[in-house]
Amino acid sequence: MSKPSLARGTRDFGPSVMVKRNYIFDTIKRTFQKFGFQPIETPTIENLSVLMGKYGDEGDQLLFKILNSGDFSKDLTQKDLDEGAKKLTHKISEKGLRYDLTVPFARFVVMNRNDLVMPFKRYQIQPVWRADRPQKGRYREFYQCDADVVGTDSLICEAEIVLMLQEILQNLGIQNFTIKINNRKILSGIAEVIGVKGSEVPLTVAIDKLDKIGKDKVEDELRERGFSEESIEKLQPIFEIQGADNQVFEKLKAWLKESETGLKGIEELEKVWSLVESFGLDNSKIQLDITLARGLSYYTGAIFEVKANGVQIGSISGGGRYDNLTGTFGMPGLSGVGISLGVDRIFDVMDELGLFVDNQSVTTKVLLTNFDEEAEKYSLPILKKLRDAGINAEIYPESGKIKKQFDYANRKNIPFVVVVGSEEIQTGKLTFKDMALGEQEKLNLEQIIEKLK
RNA sequence: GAGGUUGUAGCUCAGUCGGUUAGAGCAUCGGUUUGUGGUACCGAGGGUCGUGGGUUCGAGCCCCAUCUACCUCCCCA
Repeated sequence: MSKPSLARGTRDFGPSVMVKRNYIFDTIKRTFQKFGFQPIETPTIENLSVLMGKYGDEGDQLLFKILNSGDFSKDLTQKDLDEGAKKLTHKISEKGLRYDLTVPFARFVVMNRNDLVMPFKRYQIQPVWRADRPQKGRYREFYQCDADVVGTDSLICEAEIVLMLQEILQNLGIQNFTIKINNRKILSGIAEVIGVKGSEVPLTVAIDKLDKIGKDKVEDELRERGFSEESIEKLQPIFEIQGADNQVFEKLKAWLKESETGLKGIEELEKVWSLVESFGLDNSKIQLDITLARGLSYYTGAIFEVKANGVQIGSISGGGRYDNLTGTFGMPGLSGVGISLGVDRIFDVMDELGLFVDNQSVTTKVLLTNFDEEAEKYSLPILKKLRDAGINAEIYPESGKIKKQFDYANRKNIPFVVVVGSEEIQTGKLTFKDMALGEQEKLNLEQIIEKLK
């Protein structure tokens, strides 16, 4: 017999953790629904043809692939083996675990296009898997909560995403966070203006690290990636543009005036800002961050990222607009925008900040004691009546010492105990005990129900 | 995928220079005359020292491999 163990990067969740996790799920779900999003689910397993090539080379590497059933090696030749793992993979694996919820959603939209009410707003809460190296706040199995709108390029959607994020995080008690926003078109515009059109990816990867490694190292990295001194010189404004958001917009316009794309990006963001304002959102946490890049290759417009401040954990939410995600599935020209919240990281943030306040682990409200067969028989109808009254109640399932039963109530944070013994059976007055106060009184069932409601 | 740190009871950790039977606190279970708990006292159980090799008369301690968690890079929620 071998010792049991968990697969790397995966976790069990006990009852006390699940209560907290469900609280997060419920809070998110409530807000999604309030904004008109409808739930869907997609399979855990997708064909690799759906998954591959959507997340860049890195992403393909991080996909969990499922070995074909049966004798997966029966048609392999020596040549296949010699060609290396990458080509071999296609011959022995045709399915994989979902890596995020956006790509399966795109597939779903294409396959159900005739039945969907456009613009289609869906939310989806399911686990995803990545063969990443685990670290703090980074797991191989984790839940994403996605809300996306497809079939419209209205910037109201972007603004509503901001509203939803604010509502969710504030409802969870996370006060100190920043919603960073940028626009891929601005990044393209910058690439255009500094004369490296087409090299947006290495450019954005480098400047994304600005706050982490600093200006000089970003420049070094650009040199390494073959950017000319002239381009780097032209890039200087990115390090200097600062100030309030509206000032940044003006400076950006001046810098990117030669780039139609860049100007379009600025215009879009300005619109988002003004819409958020129109919604009357006070205490807005949005912040323009022109160094925000994000890796996923499919974003084309706005890019979002939410960072919880004061906690050493990666972003708790990310998203953006994609104009052509369904294009690879043969349905071009469908614009969408969405956001993804990471429950596991939100949990870690809340845990670290001590935001799980009053213990929500109270699930049972009252426990009936169990001394002997007679008392047990007498108690069962009482238990039923308590439950019928909508009160979470349980009976200690076997007769035992009262000490043990009180202890059980304490351990489960059950606040009240009804003691049922021979005396109570005779008089019909039950002993109702408040475990926190240590006080007890004799009441009939109706009075107890009244107290517990 | 590259580099590094780590692992001793359910939990937090001691464990000397390589030397006899590996310890403590908390937790668990039992008891303090069985219908009043969360306190106190007494007692008990619990370990292949992450795993597998190696060096040695002798390894928790030294060496190699491997797994896990964590850190840096990469990337990301």
